[in-house]
Amino acid sequence: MASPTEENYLKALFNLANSQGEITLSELASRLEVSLPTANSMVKSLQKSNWLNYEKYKPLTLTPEGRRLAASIIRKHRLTEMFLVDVMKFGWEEVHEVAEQIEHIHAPKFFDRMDEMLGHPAADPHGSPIPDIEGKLEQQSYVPLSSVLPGQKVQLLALSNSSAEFLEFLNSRGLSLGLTLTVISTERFDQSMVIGYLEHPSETLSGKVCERLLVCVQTAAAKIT
Amino acid sequence: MASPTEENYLKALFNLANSQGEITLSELASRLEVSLPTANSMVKSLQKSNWLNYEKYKPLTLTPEGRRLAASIIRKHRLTEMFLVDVMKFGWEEVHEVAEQIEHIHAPKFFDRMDEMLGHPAADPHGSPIPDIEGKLEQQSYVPLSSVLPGQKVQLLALSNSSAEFLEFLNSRGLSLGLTLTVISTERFDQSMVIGYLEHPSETLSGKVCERLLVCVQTAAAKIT
DNA sequence: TTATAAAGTTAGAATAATCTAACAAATTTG
DNA sequence: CAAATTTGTTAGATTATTCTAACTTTATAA
Ligand SMILES: [Mn+2]
Ligand SMILES: [Mn+2]
Ligand SMILES: [Mn+2]
Ligand SMILES: [Mn+2]
Repeated sequence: MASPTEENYLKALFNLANSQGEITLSELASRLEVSLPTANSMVKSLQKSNWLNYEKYKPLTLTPEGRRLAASIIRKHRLTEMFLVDVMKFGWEEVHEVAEQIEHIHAPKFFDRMDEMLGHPAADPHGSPIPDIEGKLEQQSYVPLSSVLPGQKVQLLALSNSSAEFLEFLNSRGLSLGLTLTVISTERFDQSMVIGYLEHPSETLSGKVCERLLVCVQTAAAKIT
Repeated sequence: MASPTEENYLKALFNLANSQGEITLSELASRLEVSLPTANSMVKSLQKSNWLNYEKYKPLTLTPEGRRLAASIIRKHRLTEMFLVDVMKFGWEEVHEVAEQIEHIHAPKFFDRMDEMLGHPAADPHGSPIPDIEGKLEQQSYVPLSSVLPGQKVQLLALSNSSAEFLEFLNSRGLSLGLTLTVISTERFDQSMVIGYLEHPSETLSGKVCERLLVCVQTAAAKIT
């Protein structure tokens, strides 16, 4: 039985593996905001539980059991966020912190019921995929809006950053997942883009923002409903 | 900031104070299923946080802050149980264990939203009163069914024991809160009673069961709807 | 290829929550 | 009341999670 602390380490390891590939101790430590010795000793104890492969000075890798456990925590996190937004009517910018706690609740039926009530959603409110019960995570093939050429129509489907500040910024511009965006023009100087959608015929978005908006170019993509 | 462990101690102290009056260390220890030295050392640490008055060999009393904090945890527990039953459609016999965990979530808005969605319920699914945000707990004036005389009509409003086994027994007899029960007869020998309600014109309930069913004699009592 | 820097490890300590064994105080009982 | 029992306390140990300080290994760079 993993403690909440161990579960947070496993989640961090899983996410780092999925983005960086190689996991170093210092990445893990800085991700979790703990000292290197703290991460080092936890890494040894995760190894003892057979969730992690560890050899002195070598990169870290999760075992299959570690990966499965991590995915199950991430599943609980994302189902919770979806439940908070869809059922309890929270804003997408206020659910992460609560989910960070609720993901550690041990009650499979509780999360299965959320899943049912939500109709087995494929993604959380920020577009991140929800692992299935087996722990398998659908690989998304979205591209950042910043890579889209003028004239193209795309669908906004996910975010590569979901900080509350960024989400509040998107709220202020009426941007939400599922929207169809038309790229009107791109500014070579600062990578800003002019985008049209709904009642916003020409909204200027900075390069920073466009990098974080993940879109699908094919118009017939799976719709968020 | 209280840890989940501390919160469980405070809850136990609050509940013991409300039923026994005087709280002894051994009651606390046995309620929480920890050893006496464990309870003793936690009691000292709760005192250090100003939640408990403690003097060697004297009975334990919560401070006003301790009482307030305990009530807020109990509020979260009972709101959660109500939410699980009313919104998520769990049976009243399967919610306690989950609530025991969720009560430790720090997210006032999460529980406020539950409260709203439920329409500010006064009691949990087992009829126990939900403390208000101030930490005040409505005193109930129910009597056990075992004290009701034959011929009387009463309304079943709460339970003095809510173990899953007892709740499953009640399910098996079609008994639920809000029902109007008619006491048909009482058996002096073993305190069993014959009760009528709904499609059950004469159901025999043991003395043990009747002691645990809390009822209101006045017919015009607040209804559970 | 040595010197510096970065990354990782070990040692030692602190706090929280728990235990058993031993002892002390308070209460009950004959 | 004195003996026996129950209740409460202390001492000392264990495990989990964290830290700082000191040291070692690996990587980078002149
Ligand atoms: Mn999140
Ligand atoms: Mn977490
Ligand atoms: Mn309960
Ligand atoms: Mn609890």
